[in-house]
Formats: sequence, structure tokens, C-alpha cells
Amino acid sequence: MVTMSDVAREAGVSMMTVSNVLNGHRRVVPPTRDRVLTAIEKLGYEVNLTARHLRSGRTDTVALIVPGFHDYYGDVADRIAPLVEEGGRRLVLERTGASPRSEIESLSVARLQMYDGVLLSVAGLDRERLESVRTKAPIVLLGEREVPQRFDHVQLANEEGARLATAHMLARGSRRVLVLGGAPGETSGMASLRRAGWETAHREAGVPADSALVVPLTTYSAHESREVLGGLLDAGVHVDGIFAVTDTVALGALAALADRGIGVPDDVQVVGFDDLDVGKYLSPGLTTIDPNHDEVARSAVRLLDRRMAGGDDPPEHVVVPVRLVVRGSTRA
Amino acid sequence: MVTMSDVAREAGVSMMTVSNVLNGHRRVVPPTRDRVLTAIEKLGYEVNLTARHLRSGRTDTVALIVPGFHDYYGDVADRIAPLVEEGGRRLVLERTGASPRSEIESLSVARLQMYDGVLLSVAGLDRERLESVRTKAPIVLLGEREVPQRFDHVQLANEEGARLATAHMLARGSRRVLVLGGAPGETSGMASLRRAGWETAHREAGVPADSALVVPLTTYSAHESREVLGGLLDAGVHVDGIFAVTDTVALGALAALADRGIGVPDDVQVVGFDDLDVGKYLSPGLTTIDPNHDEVARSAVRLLDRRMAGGDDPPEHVVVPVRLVVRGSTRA
DNA sequence: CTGTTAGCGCATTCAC
DNA sequence: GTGAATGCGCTAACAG
Repeated sequence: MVTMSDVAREAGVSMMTVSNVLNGHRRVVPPTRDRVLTAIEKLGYEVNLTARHLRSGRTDTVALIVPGFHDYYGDVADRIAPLVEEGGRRLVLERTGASPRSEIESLSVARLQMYDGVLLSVAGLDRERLESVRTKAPIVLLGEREVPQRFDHVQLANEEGARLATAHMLARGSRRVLVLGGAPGETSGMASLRRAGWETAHREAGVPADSALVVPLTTYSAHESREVLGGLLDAGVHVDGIFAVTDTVALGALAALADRGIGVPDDVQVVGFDDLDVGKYLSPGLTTIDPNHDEVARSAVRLLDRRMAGGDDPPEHVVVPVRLVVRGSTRA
Repeated sequence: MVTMSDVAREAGVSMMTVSNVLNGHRRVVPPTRDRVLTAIEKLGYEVNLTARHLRSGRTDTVALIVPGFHDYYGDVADRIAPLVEEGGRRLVLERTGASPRSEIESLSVARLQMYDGVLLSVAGLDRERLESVRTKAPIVLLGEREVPQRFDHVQLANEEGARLATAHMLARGSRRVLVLGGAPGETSGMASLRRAGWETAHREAGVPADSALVVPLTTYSAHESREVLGGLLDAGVHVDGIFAVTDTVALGALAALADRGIGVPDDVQVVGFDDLDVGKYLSPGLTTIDPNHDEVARSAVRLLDRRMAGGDDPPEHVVVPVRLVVRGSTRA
């Protein structure tokens, strides 16, 4: 391995001069600079980032830690990456994985040290686990769970999105709108917030909200959704609208309806949440809530940049506005 | 920050004993061991992974480098992660991004140093760029592009999958099977290999393959697929089967057909490639090729483990078998 | 089984 | 504008 001192010897300068040429912290006069650059080129030298990290304390790396790689954070991650790169850093993804052990490991001081800052998706983490994160390292939380006040946090306007979705169907004639994946009771967490928006829409429209139409899910998978909704339909539950708390849930719901020959949107209107790409290509297209990933990415990076710059402003809790995207699964 | 020497002092032992307790390289007698563990607990010590890396040369980290986070590699990544963890390492994802600059940076010696091994998805990289990767670090290439012989490589049985897909439609009566996203000419690269399989199926079935039915795409997006196929249909091209080179392309094709009221599978049969989850929930379900991600993950990690263990076996080029998954978009 | 020595490659600090 | 010394925190190699 060719090191900085090899380059220094080749160029006839000290290591410090090489270092300065590389990171530009101090001015180096052009002729010296050129000699160094020539030597670097000739020897094929590249800095050892690990040594730089140990010495300087900076890693120039930001981590986005997600529950799993396949989930919807991939889309957000692609929007976060260029913003992080603008700040001269790179983004890496880690996953917490399924086991509590690996989850805790992802959040250990040792691992957090590897990064200048961490964006942590809280989808898979309970509050207790978050409370136990002991570090003053820059962290911004992302996601729809309730989080400790002391963290910066970016989440969606869950309740507002659910209200928009439900009001849209009520305004188009639905009177029995099922909220698929909605949690009864409570007022925090994605499922509860979205159920609350469903209630608000009913109240505003003067339509009674039947609590029998709040149908919880455990995995929020399309598979579970299809099974659970199918069971209800087969049991004769009367439904003329479905607010699925995610597009994935909506996908399962559409399959359950199609399995039974129930027409969308004529018999039952359907609205999802997330604006997955697939929704555009279904027939009919899926009406949904656009979660505004660009704005999520911008907010998250803005908050993290502030922390990484050493800002000690009070924690900020950003709620990103969302909007309704109307397609064919609801009536004109 | 509490360091190893703090722990050593607290426990009344040398740093080496602390180090040995932590990494288990040498036996430490239980009473000593307990004193060390108690001191670690008391002080809340955690190793500095950067220092360990600089000293030992190991990072205990494997990187999976992909063109973008949102694409289909998320699914493979989730299967690779546990296998990497079994080997006592963690997996991180990086993306090459769009710009050639960041792509080259991802492959720089400096960055590759950060990892014990690298799994590199070649989807976004041309051969020239790969040739220029100068390092003897453990690397395994993943994906359907042609790659230099000197690398280990895992790819799908593209041609066989395409043959299965096309033969399935020909056997069920299609005589004008369009290959959407197939590249004319050549015999390397995903699109060409899949077109070759389409040709093979025709030859085996004794059906002439009309080269006018080879329709190239540039982005392989659902959007492009919908537009391109729509244009052909509107121009009156006669088609009674579509082999879409990816499920995403199939999604766009299904939308183009639905836009025009063309029935699937009665008027046109459709087969995709990738077995994306969404295919199960469409109506009708999408017949497709299961790319066997489990086997891709296993092969990739096996090859990488061998390189990381210092094996100097000749480069291995694994072709992972695929299978046809029959759903409603083709006839019974 | 445990300790001592040395140094991984770089950037901070202080000198000139 | 450039150089010399020092040490970030850890572990390999060698003693004992």
C-alpha cells in the first residue's frame, strides 16, 4: 500500500504538505502543489479514510438506518443521497434487521461513531428502544411512530392525509368507508393517526363513523390485507369505500375485491397512502396520498446538517404536508 | 470518550487483556475476564471500530453497491444481510448514483478499503469502467451485464427464463409474441440474452420469430413501456402475446392494454420477469419468471466468503436457475 | 495466561 | 508557506 509518506518522499516535501494539498486546509503554492499532484498520480496514491477518521474524528459519511432494505425507504433514500452528497458526504444504508440483538447493535455507540450523522427510520423500533439510544451524535428520526421529544423528527401529515382520503370518498357518495389497517383507540403511531383522520372526515361530513369499520392489521402486507378484507366481505360486512392505510394494503384490498367480482370504483371506492409507482399502472389507477418524499428528504437532511454543524437549537418536529392524488379507484 | 486504557486501569489489567476479552482471540481466565467485563459495564465502554480497523486491517463490514436504492436489489439485499451476518460481519448498502463521478468514487481504492468485501451490482456500469477497477480486494459482481473474466460473477439464467416464458405462451396458442425490452442483435447483456431466449423458444416450437416484434426500451420503466407498447398497438401492430423483460415493463404493458380495452389473457397473454410482489395482487395475476433471489444471495455470499478467506481459486461465473410462475395473465 | 513494545496512516499543533 | 513532532485507539508480535 502506498502511503502519504511515500508521496511526500517522491515529491520531496513533508507529509503535511501532501495532506494540505489533499484536503485544502492550508494554501500550498502552485509549483509545490503540482509536484505533489504528480507524485500522487505516479504512485497511484489514495488516502486511507480509516486513518483520516481516527485522526480527525470526521467520517464524511451519513447513515440511513432502516428496518429492511426492500421497504419503501428506498425511494426516500434515493432522494436523500444527493442532498447528503451536496454537503460533501456520502450516504450508506444499514438495516436494523429482524432480531432485537442486531437492532440494538445498529444503535450502539460503536456503530454510531462510524458516521458524522445518522438518519434513523423508527418504523421498526419501539419507544423504549429509542430512549435507550445513548449518544450525543447527530441523529434525526424519520417515521410515523411516536418518538422521545429530545430527538429531531420528520414525519408525514398522517391525520391530514387520512382525512383527505376519507373526505374524498364521502364526498363521492360512500357511506360505509372501512379503514383497513387502522388502529382503534390511541392517538399516536401511523395506524392510529390515520384512523383519527378517518374519524375527522366523518365528523366534518356529518356522517357517523362506525367503529366496526376500523379493521386493524398486524403486518400491513398485501397478503394479510387480502385475507382480512376477504374474510369480512365473505362474512357479509357492508362496505362501499375502503381507506387502506398504505398502498401495499390497498393492493391486497383490490385483489380481495377482484377475487369476488366487486367493482372498483362503482361498488366500492378505494384510496391508499404512499403513492407507490405501481398505483399509476393498475386499472383502474389507485387514488392515493402522495407522501411528498422530496420534502421528507429535504427536511431530514436540513435538520441533520444543523446538528452536524454543531447547532444546539431545540429539537424540531417537522410534519410534512401531503396531498391527494386522484385516479380511477374513486369516482369522478 | 472512554477508551480501552481506561478500562484496563479500572480493571487493574493491561490493555491487551481487555482487547482479548473483547475479541476472544486468546483465552482469558474467568476471574480476570469478569473484572474486565465489570469495568466495561461500569464505564460504559465500547470499542472504537475505526481504531480497530486501522490497526487490524479488518472492518467486519461488507458493502453491497447498487445503482440506486429503490430498485429491485432491495429484495436481494434483505436476503444477503443475514448470510453476511452469519459470517460475523454486517452489510451496508451504497449507491453508485447517476453521475459517472460518484460511480467512479464508489469503486475507488479509498472506498473499497472500508470493506472486507464488496458485492457490486453491475447494472449501471459499463465494461470499461469495470476493467478500470484496480484492486485485489475481494469483489463479487452481481447482475446481467457482461463482465471481465477475472471477477467472480453471479447472474440469472436470463436466456433460459426468457425461453420458458415465451414457450409457455407459444404452447398456449400465441403466435405473435412481442418481446418488450428486448435488444436486437448481440448476445450479451440482459436485454439481448432475454431476446435470445425468446428466439430459442420460437425455434423449438417451430414458430417463426418476427424480428419486428423485438421492441427495445431505453429506461425499462413502466412509463416508457406503456408509451412504447401503446404506440405500437395504436399503429395496428398485431400481437397476441407479450414477453416483458421485467415485471416493471410488464406493469406498463398491462396498463397500455387496459387503456385500450384489450383483454388479458384472452386477447393477449403477458409474462414478466422478476416475480415482484405486486404481480400476485394484480387481476389477473402476472405470470412471470422467479429470479430465485435466495440462490443469488447464497451464491454471492459464498463466493465473497471464499475471497475474503484468501482463496485464490479461479474466478467463478455462477448462473442461477430460474423458474416459471404461472398466474392469470396467461391461459390455462 | 498476561504484559510490553511498537506502529497502523493520517491530521493537529506548534515551530520556523 | 512548509516542516517536525506527536498521538488518535487499538491489536500483532513477541516476551515472560
